[in-house]
Amino acid sequence: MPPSIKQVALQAGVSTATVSRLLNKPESVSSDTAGKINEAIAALGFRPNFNGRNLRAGRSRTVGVVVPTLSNTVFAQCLQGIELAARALDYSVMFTATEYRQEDEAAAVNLLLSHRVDGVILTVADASASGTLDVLDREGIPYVLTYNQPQQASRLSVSVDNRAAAHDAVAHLIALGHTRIRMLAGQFNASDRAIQRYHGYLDAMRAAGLAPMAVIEVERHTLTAAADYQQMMADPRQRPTALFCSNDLLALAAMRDLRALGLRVPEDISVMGFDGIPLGEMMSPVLASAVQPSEQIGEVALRTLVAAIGQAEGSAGPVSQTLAHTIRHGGTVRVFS
Amino acid sequence: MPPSIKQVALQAGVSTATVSRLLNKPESVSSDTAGKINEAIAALGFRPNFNGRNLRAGRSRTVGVVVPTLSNTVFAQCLQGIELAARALDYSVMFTATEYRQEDEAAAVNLLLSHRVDGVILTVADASASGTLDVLDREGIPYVLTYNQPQQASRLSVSVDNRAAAHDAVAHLIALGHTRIRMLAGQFNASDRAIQRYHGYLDAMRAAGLAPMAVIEVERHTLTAAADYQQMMADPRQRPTALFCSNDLLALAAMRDLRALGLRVPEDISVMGFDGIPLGEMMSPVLASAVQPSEQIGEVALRTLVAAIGQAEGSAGPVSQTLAHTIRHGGTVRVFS
DNA sequence: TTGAAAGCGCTAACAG
DNA sequence: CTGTTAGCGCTTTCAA
Repeated sequence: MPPSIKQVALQAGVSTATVSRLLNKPESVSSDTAGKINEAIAALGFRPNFNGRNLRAGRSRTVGVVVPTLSNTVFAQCLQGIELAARALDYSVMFTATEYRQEDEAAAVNLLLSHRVDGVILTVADASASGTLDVLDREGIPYVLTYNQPQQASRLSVSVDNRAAAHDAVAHLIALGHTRIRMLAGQFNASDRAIQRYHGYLDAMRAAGLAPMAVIEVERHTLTAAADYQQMMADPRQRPTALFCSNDLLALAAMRDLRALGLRVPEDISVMGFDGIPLGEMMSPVLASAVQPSEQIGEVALRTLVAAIGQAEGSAGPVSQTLAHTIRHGGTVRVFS
Repeated sequence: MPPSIKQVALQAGVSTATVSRLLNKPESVSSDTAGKINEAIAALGFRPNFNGRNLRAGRSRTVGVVVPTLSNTVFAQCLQGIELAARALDYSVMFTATEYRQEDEAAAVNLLLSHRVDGVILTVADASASGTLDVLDREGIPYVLTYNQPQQASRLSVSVDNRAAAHDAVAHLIALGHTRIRMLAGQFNASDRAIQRYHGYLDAMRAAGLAPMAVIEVERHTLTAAADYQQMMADPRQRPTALFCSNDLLALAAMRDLRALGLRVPEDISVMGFDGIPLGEMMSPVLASAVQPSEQIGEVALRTLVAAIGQAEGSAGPVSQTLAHTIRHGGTVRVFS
């Protein structure tokens, strides 16, 4: 067992209360007792036990983070942003992944709540129908959604405008002369974002007077729909000129599969993604994408959460924060002049 | 404040000790008292407070993780593996990044120790000269290094054999007919792995009777050495046929810069990386690389750590675990027949 | 400026 | 099978 405040007090010849004061309000301790205590602390290698402190204080200066997976760079970057901002504000981060399983969302949050985190940052499958969020609401634990754009105006969230960003991406394809644009999406029931992006796709197609095509939903664990691609490309008149994918990983997987079928990107078919993962910009050709600022999303989410923790029940500041997206042009999209 | 074991006891008409027993050894409680207690728990929405439990028990079932950054997929995957394995063993994960700053390593570990984590998994700049590890040793906190291969035989670690893997990568280039192979590395003082991989490069060159070329050390934050590339390629007789990069991110950045200079990969110059990030396999051409099993490294590290926690001071099992690497062949490397 | 004392939530003896 | 009690490390009144 590491030394406690008690041993420090003993060693320094003061009471535990005084040691505690030095730790928390140094100016309230005379400089010579401070000296003695600091000596004792150094000699013993004392380090305050946050468990004791938290128990007493009823707060932990720790936030919980729940993301679907770290295999998708987007969430890794977001977590990176969270951790960075947390450290700057002297908060610690407890981290969990759900692998897109909704039951794991609940379990993760329960665990975090048992640790008595002061708040939670999470990305859920469906923000509008999430028992997990209801639990958080009921318990009055502050939380901030990332990537999700909840219907309920009461829920704090940080994201891009998924629908608008998808619209802009598809509009970009249309502006470049594409008319037969098909969307490839992750499973709708695992991602409300995918649905919103699909609406953005529909918006853009309709606004241009183009006929939307049937969406292809890709299984999460395989990340492939090779059979669909084959069928899709078989009939020249059915063949889309461009594929708009609901995320970059999907876009990359699709490109790989299409190439395996002997097709060239963008000569035979164009591909556009969503997320704007950094690696997309290092590839050749560059992956066109609707870029969201993931690290910043994490950073803003953390700051919003800490603000919410500070105010307890009181509300202040914007509830649903929409960060700007950009459209990354890239060689994966062919230009019809 | 959420309900405590006390309110549950009151509501159920039993003592707090009995509630605690139900929580920890359910079979030691009669089934009808169990019923009453469970009712009370459900009614109150009780959730045990781990701070109280940890304080009492002197352990937290929480491990700390310190990685350089999540911007490199390798560490994100590793963390993913850690979290997954931790969850399976009912451990929680507290996470920190250092951005490759050594002073942040120490700060991160101090914070984790204040939280009284039961052990730490970390990747440090230099495992052989790390004050941070000395602290851990002194305090007797179990820890496991990932990616680092420490000199000290006493330190638990999980990694590939960096030197051998680099050797194999370079030997692969040589087997394909390359003779003028140059190495590109991250800064040696920020990564002992980079040094080990450099030795592997030297091993392979010497074994083949080839003259090693001067290494190019790339700045971490820019990830580029465009000026060096220009100079390097200027003189046809100085020009390497292949670049071996100490990690995949570097390889990708180099390819981007080389292309910007009007050079083609692999026609004008071949590129091979290290890490085997998943995206390398989705690109076209596929990025050749020495592949390390990052997620597995995390998983094994966590299990090793938990075993070490279990045994306290006693030792058992292998100390330095070397996982198998593989060589991924890829189109970024030209074949001289 | 300092100390004594109480209590945050929980568990582990020890009795019964 | 269950209750009583003490104490983990810390902070915070309240007095001095």
